Amino acid sequence: MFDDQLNPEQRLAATHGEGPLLIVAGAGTGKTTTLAARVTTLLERGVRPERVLLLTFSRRAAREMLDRAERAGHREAGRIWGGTFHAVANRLLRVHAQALGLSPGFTVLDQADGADVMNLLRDELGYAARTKRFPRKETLAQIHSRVVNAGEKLDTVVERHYPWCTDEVEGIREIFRGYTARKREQHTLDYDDLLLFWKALASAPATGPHVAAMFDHILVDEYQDTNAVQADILEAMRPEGTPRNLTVVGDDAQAIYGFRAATVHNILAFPERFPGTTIVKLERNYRSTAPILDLSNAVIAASAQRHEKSLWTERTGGVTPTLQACLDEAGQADAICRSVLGARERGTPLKHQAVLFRAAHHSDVLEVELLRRNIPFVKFGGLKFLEAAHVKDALAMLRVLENPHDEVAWFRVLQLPEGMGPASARAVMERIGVRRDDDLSPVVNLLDHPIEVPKGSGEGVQALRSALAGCLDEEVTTPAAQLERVRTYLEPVIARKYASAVARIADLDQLALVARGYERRGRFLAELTLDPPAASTDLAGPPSLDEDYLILSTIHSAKGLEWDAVSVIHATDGCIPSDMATGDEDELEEERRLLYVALTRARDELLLTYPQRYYKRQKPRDDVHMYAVVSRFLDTADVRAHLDERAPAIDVREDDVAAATGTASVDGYLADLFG
DNA sequence: CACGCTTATATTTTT
DNA sequence: TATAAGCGTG
Repeated sequence: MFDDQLNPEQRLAATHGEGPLLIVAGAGTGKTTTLAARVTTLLERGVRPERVLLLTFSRRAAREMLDRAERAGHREAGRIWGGTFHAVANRLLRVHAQALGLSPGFTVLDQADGADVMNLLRDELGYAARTKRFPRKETLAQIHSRVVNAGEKLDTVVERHYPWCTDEVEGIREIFRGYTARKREQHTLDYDDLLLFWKALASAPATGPHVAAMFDHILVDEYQDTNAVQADILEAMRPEGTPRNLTVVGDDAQAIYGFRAATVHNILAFPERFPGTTIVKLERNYRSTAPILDLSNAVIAASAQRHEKSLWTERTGGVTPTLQACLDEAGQADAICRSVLGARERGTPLKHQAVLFRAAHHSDVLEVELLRRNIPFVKFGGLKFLEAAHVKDALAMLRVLENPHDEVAWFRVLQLPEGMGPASARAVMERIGVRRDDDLSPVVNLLDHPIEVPKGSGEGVQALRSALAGCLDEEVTTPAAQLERVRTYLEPVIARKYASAVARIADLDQLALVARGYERRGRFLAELTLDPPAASTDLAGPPSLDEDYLILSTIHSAKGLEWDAVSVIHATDGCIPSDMATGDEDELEEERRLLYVALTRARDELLLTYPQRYYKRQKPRDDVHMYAVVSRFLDTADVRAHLDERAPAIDVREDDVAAATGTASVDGYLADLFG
């Protein structure tokens, strides 16, 4: 089917028969096409779709590949098991929960929830009240995740990655022990548990062979960003002595998830771990023009220890990438706007252009400028929506109904009524038996029995009760209907507790919109946690076809994507590499690969910008500023040879003043009126 | 014990 | 830019 569209290496990979296969696929070498073609080939050979497992980094990626297979004439491709390791673990564990001693109705904690559980423990164990500073809950969650995913001892991890916490390691240990116990009591699993229990399921003599036999073929995308536990899972799913039909695709030059304990070792050592591996290298780049590829190659050339490969392209010609120095962030925003609008004039729609940056907040100034100029955009990365307090409030209401032993959810819910604080919430939790292991009784206890609450909070607690009771109504079964009920309850609560209530309540409506796609509450909650909306548009539904918008994205979220024109902003030392990541050589190398990933997203045009001066924005009108220098990864002769360097524009601010007071602002005002 | 106020503090990347 | 911790009041 795909044969005429594939080059010889791609065809080799797509049509490979049995046994382990490693595809080393450089940036832009048609990795997705090849993997989709391989899926298609398998189906054509009669492999049943429900016996194929396709593990990707995001659900978006899985969907894209399965769509391609469907378009190639395989409508049954939708029956393939596709998704992230975590999402697949969730599905498998629901089925096999009992064999592992888990409750099949377990709920999933995201990292923030896990941090909240640790915070409860930190309070209870008395670490919060001490005078000496103790790691914050977010730090605790990070340390925990690193320990689990890397499979390293707590002491080693703290010593190597969190040296400032070494004095507190005993306290951390105590909290971690309590954390594990608490998760079991509550019937909750965190992200790390999902992987660990999958590994346990696949390794246990009783269940392992059964689970491994579910699939004839396993395919894994972005293998360079998997961690030790994930590699163990794959080995357990393809045990020796069985046909080890396992395809992994990756590029060690694009490994950017070391902070999540991903290890390049997985891809480098794959052939040893799976003897008899066939290796296919994809080196022909179809994406970028030669000047862009030359620059990318020059940046990554300085990187040690990687699979030998050299990308080449037939797309000769094209424009040399530009390195634009700007006076300050405002100048940078201006340069980006001009560049974006210029490209659009030349025929590149906004949708085919992207602005990339290291950290989510790096686009703040640019976003304001884009709004001012009426340039529509969508931002990916930065997990804002689910982290907003009011969204958590609404979800916590559903969570206590789904899993009445979920302590963190109760703790949040019980502090919603006026007059209820942490201490009263704890008392009520004790009273209704959140930590007693009997089904549903905590909810029933709250609804049916009189509970002592502080003076003045009686009315609020009663409102909460009727909201929860309303959700148990036989008519109100879908998550959307329950959210509707929750919204009615939360409206006055949000108005009392938070500023900008209107916007926050609008968020709840968006949440309800997502919920409409789900019949069952448990599934809604789990999928929301495992595959959170990546951008605001994910919530608003697909934008209409004629709608055009610029893409803003963190480099991490841009993985695997491509655009005609790409701008990378804040290309300074301090941003790329991040100041936080210059500690050791490995971290620094990861930052270099991050820049490489950003550069290789571009097809035709590439613009790098950096502000020479930026203001430390501690206070709004602070005049304290610092001078920045260009990223060290760009500051070598080898790299500069591939860049067209531009000095800052003389002064953009006169222009800005004219724009703000002249036709632009009037026209913008009118455009706003016309909607 | 809750709540409102002030002040410190840290702010990478994401399943 | 928040959000978390610290402190005084009711």
